[in-house]
Amino acid sequence: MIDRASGLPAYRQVAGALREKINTGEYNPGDKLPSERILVETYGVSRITIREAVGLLRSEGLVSSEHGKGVFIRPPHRVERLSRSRLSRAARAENKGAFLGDAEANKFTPSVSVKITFEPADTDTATTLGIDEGVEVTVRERVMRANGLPVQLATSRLPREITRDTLIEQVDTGKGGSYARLEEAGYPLDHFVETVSTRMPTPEEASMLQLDNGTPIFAVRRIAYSAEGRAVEMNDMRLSGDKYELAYEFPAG
Amino acid sequence: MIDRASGLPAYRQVAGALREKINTGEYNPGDKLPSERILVETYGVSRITIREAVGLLRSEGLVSSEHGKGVFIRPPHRVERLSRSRLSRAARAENKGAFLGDAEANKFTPSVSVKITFEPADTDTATTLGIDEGVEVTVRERVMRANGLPVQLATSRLPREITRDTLIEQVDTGKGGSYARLEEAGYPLDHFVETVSTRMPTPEEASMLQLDNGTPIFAVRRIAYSAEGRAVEMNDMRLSGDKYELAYEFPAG
DNA sequence: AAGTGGTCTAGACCACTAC
DNA sequence: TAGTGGTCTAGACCACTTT
Repeated sequence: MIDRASGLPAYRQVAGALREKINTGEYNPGDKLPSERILVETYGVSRITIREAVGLLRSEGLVSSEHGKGVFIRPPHRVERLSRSRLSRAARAENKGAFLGDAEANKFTPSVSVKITFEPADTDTATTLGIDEGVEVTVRERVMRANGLPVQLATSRLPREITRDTLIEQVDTGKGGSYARLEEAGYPLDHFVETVSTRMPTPEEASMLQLDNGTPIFAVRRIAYSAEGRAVEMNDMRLSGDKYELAYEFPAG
Repeated sequence: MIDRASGLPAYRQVAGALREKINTGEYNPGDKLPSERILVETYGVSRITIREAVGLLRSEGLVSSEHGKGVFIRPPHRVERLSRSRLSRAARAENKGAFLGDAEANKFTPSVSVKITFEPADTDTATTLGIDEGVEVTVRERVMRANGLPVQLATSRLPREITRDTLIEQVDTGKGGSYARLEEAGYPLDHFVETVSTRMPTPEEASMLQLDNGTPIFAVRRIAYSAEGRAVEMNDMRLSGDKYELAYEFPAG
């Protein structure tokens, strides 16, 4: 099976052969690959070479290994589509926040843990919120779970000046969530800006979101602007890349 | 340096030590890591173990190897921000298409190669464009380069019925690009919907976009809707994840 | 107990880059 | 020529899962 004279390294040839069998459907999602010892005999290469081939497929997100059980073909993405129109005032009024709205739209059981702290603004925060460095900021760190599985990390930062004496400083922000409280506090919202980037997770992110190898994450920063044009909240979100798809609609005019 | 009794594998301890030195600034972007042979002596482990540690950092996108030269700390993302308001009619009128608009905004020298074919619609295309399977579709495949470097792959599909006798079937679509031609042909655009997902690239995508290890890609599908609500174009884009950031603005109301 | 993937060793040769 | 990363081997022991 392996052409030693082709110039292509053996492990890439093995990876290519396995990839082919996955793509053509000879192996299907959930199937187990032959064990490493068997692949050694099949392709006539050493075990390390087989492991390198499998490692390549893993880093492509095609397979994932389970210690003591085997290597399995990963199922296609299970995707929750996050449509940004759900942030409309009307949609917000109906529930306790964006994540719970997603839960209703996508039919999963949501749970959220929240940690609230107060910190001086670092450079990035100060620049983004248009305040001075060191000014006190309310920080809401949340872990969102769908059916018990962590799928999203989010950290919101707001100038404390505008959250004092509101439910935003409490774990439960009440019906409509933080955005509703902001509007009541005299900061009617005008628009949001989201910037989306993607990268591989840090080891901490990978463990918190229970990500397989070869799974990138979305890093989304949402900034909420009040009617006066002030940035009143920044929300840094980390989404598991294999569970989410983001949808945006915008006019042509 | 390595604690054999900690239970944590040696290669993870080495990776952790190197990651620490990168994060604390002991190694800076562009710096070369000590050679593998030197790390072998430093940490008292075999070369394979060192290579496993470096491989982990590579898969995290922290470093990249150059054969014969060394392993280098990757510079932070060089980011082009793609703001979707650039698709407004006014912005489009000024240039030949979205990519050339980006070029102007981000000051790089753009080049585009285009391949045009006509194909029967597959299931996905038919569903998305609301036509029957097998109906002829105009396919524009493009490779966009910034300063000679491929940064984006894009494939547009439109029902041929509406592109016949327009510049959309030509390599050069003229001032304002395909969208301007669509509007002239009697399909004024109303809005776009973009869905964004992220994943690791296939080997082909990685080689076309010249991606380092540990670099995910954006897969963006943009659908253009005419004033009558018809999907007139679908555009599947592949963007290098370490070069792009996507920005979307939407109202709170 | 048997099978699986995970870790690790010592050593070899190759391909690429620099001087 | 010397140094670098890339590939590969044969073999060992460990940790986890299943039977």
